[in-house]
Amino acid sequence: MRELHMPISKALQPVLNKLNLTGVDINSIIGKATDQSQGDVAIPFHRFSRELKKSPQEIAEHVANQIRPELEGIGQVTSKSGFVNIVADPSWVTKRITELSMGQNCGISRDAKRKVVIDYSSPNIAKEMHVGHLRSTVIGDSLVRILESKGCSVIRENHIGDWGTPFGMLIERMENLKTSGVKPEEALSDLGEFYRQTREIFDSDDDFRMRSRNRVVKLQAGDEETLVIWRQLVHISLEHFKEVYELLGVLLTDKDIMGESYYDPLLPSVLHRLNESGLVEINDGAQVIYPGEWVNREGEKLPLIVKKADGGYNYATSDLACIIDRVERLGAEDLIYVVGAEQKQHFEMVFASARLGGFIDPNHTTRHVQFGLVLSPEGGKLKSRSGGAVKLLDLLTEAVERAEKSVAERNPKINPEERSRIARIVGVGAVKYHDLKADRNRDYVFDWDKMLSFEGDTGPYLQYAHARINSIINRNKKDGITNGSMIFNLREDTELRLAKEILRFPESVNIAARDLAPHRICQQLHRIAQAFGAFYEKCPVLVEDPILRSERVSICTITGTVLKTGMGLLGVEAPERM
RNA sequence: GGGCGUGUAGCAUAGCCUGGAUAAUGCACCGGCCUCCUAAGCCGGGGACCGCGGGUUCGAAUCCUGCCGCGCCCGCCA
Repeated sequence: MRELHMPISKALQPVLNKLNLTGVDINSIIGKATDQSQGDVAIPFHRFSRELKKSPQEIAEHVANQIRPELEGIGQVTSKSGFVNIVADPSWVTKRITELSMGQNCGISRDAKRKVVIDYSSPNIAKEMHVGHLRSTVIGDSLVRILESKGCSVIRENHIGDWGTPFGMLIERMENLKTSGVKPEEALSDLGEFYRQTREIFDSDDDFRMRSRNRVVKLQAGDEETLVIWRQLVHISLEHFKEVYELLGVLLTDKDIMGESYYDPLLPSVLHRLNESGLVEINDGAQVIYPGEWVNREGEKLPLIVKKADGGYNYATSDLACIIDRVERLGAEDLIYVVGAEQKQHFEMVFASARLGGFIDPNHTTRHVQFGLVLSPEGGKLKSRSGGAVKLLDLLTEAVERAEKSVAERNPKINPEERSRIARIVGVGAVKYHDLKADRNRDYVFDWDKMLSFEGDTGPYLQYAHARINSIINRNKKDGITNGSMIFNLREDTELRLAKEILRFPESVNIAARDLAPHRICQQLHRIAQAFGAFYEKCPVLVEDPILRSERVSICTITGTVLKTGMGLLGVEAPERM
């Protein structure tokens, strides 16, 4: 409840001035009470004890007495063990919750006006999407929604791997299969298998390997026959990605795809510009730049290779071209990369290089949004090539199946058609919420039971709270009671607690946007849902008294709206019933 | 060797940026609550040398420093 700080600091300022405590940043001493039973806001005075030659208790008591009249109608002021504690006044909370419910955006201020590019998901052509892609896709998608809600203009970019040396062998293999009568769609029906087999042949067959290398040259040279196969490969893979994205319910579409092939023609100009800045040096035949103090194992300065000794470009150059494109063509101010932690150093070097080369200036920000690994229950990282990796499509399908069983058990009245629709929302929501609810830096163990457990701090818990709210509202509609008025009167403790948690929602979005940390929103939504649970038990809505009833419908309505909005920021849908 | 991340009840986590009171939440465990709006729920309870050692401070999970464990990265793959 950040809004509570404003009147407090206004009341506090003259008191501090009188005490000659002019140098203190008033907002930094006002904090959340660690002990919630003491108050909503606490201000500690121990640090001034020596300067004022008084005990913290005395100071706190004095200050409390001074500001109490000023905060009449806003909060109850008390002092205890050197703290001034302030409990928000129910009337003040009522006023704020009314304002929040009248507004458009659940209290989220649209005050961030940056133009942001978010690079996320980034699967590879001719490879199946697996759990490894889950995190980038889910986290990135949530960040898009969060920053948009804050007023940013966000451009999604899906930097797919559709270019480079592996395509020689993939195209060659396609060609082989075609001559033996296999249709492309058939050959690529199992992308993971196709890649594995091709790799195997490449490693064992000298002749194939040679032809593959030849094929890369043809591809680079724009050989039409080769490009036709390449396009088939791309097209079929994109269909697969689309299927996953649709099931997952993310914002990414074909329009957001920016493959590496797009940047390929731009690479010479990147090198040219780096050369003009005098940054490029020759090292073992390769053209490199030294963007910073990174060192290798031998303690030698670590270069960023922008052109290989064999004359080819590699990913560093491509990433630089990408930055130039985003800044100069798209006009991006903030560049966000949702890419695994293992590429941290690479991106730091690329960002530093971009600054040295003058591609970005101090107005631009670059952020590598890293995230931890998805581990297998047996330990170790889940891998894609060696087999045994969980395909993303399979994972999501199983999540949906399990959700369907749960829905059928809990609510047999729902017809099969609606049930399967709900199952998708619940199953996918469970997976997404589980991925987002913890600090993204941490690894997590991929565990069906944990992901799909519908108890505790989970997506389904939030969805369930929302569905119950919806159920109450529908009942009232049947009784002819609508909730257009939105009148609040917080009589019970549980109502007050719920209202306070709702008021804290906008701040959680601010923090999430600032730190690019969706889990801060998860936490607050869970608190709101918990508070609703308590309210639900204590405060029946379907009561005789029409005034009380419409007041409680108002609380339900705003709670439902905030939950749905918040889940929306996570990319988690909220079914009407479940 | 260097860099990045991480270490908090049996398990999984939040809090660390910006230092405050009895360290918060979920799972598991124990005890209650469905003639009443969905029990996927609610109420209560037990359970923590906040990795270890120093330092700064009236006060440290939080800041500084040194160790230790785990994970990832460290030049022609992305």
